[in-house]
Amino acid sequence: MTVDGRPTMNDVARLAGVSLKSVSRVVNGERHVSAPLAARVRNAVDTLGYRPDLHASTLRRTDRRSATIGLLLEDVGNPFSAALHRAVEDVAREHDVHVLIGSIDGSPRREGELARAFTMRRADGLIIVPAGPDQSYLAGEIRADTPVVFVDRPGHGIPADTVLATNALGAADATRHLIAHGHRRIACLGDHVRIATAQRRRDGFTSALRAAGIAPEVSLLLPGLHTAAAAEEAVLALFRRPDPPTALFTSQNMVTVGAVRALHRLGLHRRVALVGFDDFPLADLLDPGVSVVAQDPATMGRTAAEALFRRIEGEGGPPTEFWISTRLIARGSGELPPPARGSSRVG
Amino acid sequence: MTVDGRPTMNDVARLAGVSLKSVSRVVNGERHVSAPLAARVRNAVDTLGYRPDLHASTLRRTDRRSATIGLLLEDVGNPFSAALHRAVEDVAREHDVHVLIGSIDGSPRREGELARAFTMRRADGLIIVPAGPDQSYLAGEIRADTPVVFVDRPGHGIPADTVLATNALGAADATRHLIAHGHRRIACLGDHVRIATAQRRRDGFTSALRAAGIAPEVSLLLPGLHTAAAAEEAVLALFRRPDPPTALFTSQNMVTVGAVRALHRLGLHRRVALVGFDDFPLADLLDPGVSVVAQDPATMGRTAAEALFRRIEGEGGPPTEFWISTRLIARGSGELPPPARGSSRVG
DNA sequence: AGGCGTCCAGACAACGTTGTCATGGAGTGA
DNA sequence: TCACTCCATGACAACGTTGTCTGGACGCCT
Repeated sequence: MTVDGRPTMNDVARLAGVSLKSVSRVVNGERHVSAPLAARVRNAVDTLGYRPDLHASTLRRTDRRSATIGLLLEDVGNPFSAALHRAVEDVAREHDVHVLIGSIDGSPRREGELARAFTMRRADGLIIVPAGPDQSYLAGEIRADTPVVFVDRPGHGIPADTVLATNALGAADATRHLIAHGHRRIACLGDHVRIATAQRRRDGFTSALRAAGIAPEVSLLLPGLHTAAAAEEAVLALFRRPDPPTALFTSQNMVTVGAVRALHRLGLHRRVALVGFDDFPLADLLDPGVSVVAQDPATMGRTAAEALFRRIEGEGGPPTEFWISTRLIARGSGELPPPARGSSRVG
Repeated sequence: MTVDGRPTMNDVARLAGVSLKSVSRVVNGERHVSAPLAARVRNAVDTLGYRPDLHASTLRRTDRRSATIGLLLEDVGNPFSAALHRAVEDVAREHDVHVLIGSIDGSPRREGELARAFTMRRADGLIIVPAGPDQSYLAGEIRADTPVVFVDRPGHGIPADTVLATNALGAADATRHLIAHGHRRIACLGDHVRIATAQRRRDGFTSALRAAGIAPEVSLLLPGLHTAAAAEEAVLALFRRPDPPTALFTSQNMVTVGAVRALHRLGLHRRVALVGFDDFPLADLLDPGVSVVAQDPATMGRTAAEALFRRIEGEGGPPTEFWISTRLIARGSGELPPPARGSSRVG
């Protein structure tokens, strides 16, 4: 009958004229409750609009499960993160678990704050796209039996399951594809190399060049591009040079979009070949269609979440690495030939 | 010294040789603590790796705040939801609050389950993109002082702040734009009309037609399209008819993409005019650029979150409606003229 | 009838934390 | 010196729930 605040189990018990514990039994569907008592309790629950307090329950229960996990993404607004998020949510739903989310935005400090905040909320586990160089701050969580899974990038300083795309292989595929179409001067535009994925993709690029007997030119390696705008600017500058490349490999989503935009502005979109790392919506509708090495964020998210739940359910054993393969999708931009120069291909 | 589980305040107190309450005081930065005692406590906190349990704290504190809000979106994977999410997160961060998220996927049942789950986790407030026809199941939360804000679509059955785009006005703008470019046979492709936004946009469309003296033709109103694939199929069928329209108004993101894809397949993308509701990435890079009535999901999310936090902080007063205006962006597809027929426009 | 097991229900403590109150000592002013 | 205030610290209860224990009623077997 109190007006303020939420009704508690005690209120329900009082209204139903039973003990606190009996309400608990009914609410949790325990056995050994008579039908009439259960009915009285359910009635009281309905009339009061009682909602159990999951936190109080978690505090008291021996399993200590909060039925909540934490997901630390790069930026919930970008399509890769959103696809990961969606896959994790789907797996979580199968386990009746809900998800706390935050964007790291490339800041190690923010990463730590989010991990701490979710830990204080007693998340049953964490899935992290690590930004910082060191995740040893999580050692306490591991010790306290809160499992951690890294996804998209490797974590450092603690042992944990990790889900990675085959970044180097995928980048090498893209590069070989361009080489197979006759290109020898290929630029590699990528994110900051302190980001592990960017580094691995660049490694794949240069090793594919070397394998084809082409020496990578430093002036064609353009790192440090994080936004579409920066990439667009970099491509415009690239083609102001005296000896520009005939093909581009863009090692990240936003960079690909910026490069496409620049090529359109320059009117070179049908003359300069392009393969991007990571697929994006509408890539097939552009002119020409943008060839990409597609990652599979949905599989990555699902794999990470499934690994996390196995750990939560007590699976032991050493940390596992899961490699999710990439797939080259030819749509036109990657199959453009280099402009015919003095030399011919005739044997 | 216990190995299993997390260290508690009691463990810290024992190690520091002080009382439980003193640890609480230090951890919460209360005054009236001597420097040496504080130092001893902080030392013990660090060596044990102690993390406060926010749930136990919330349970005991008089303010009862969990520093967590719930966000119920249509689908965290789609760009509109992701942009909303991002804006809400940014505002939440300013308040040191974290966010529980879930996708409703158009299911009223799922909406209720998520609301219940977040309520059981004692979220301080909920932001909801409602899917179901009735939200009166939230009455108990309102009574328990948990504020609710609806965004993108109106809620029903309870009084709550609501953030809406000017759907009818925006749709009318798009329609007038097509009429101004000479079109009289315009098709309207939209989502299920039981979705409030779809209904409002269709109303805007038909009222703009009538205002221009054009009677809306039922055969050109194509509702019930929820995915890009369905929209693509519908457009292909539309142009198999004997007397197809000269322009399309697509009232939703995915529908626009499906329509663009169909027009490309038919080779009609430079001959049939198109204005879409809601902007999407790369719309400017397509051929022709896709003219749209852009919503502003970031402003919608921010407005909703700010309203929610004002309510959480105790602001009273009747529910407010916030209208976020749309903006027509001409990029080419909406400015295509109808094909010249027998009739001429010469006065 | 006696003994035993099963079913139902409640009393009580405990989870990890904070609000309230009590206590003792130091400082202040007359 | 005494009364008073202020500060530092601790003891204890309470938040809403569940695990454990106890006890009574009932049925069944010998």
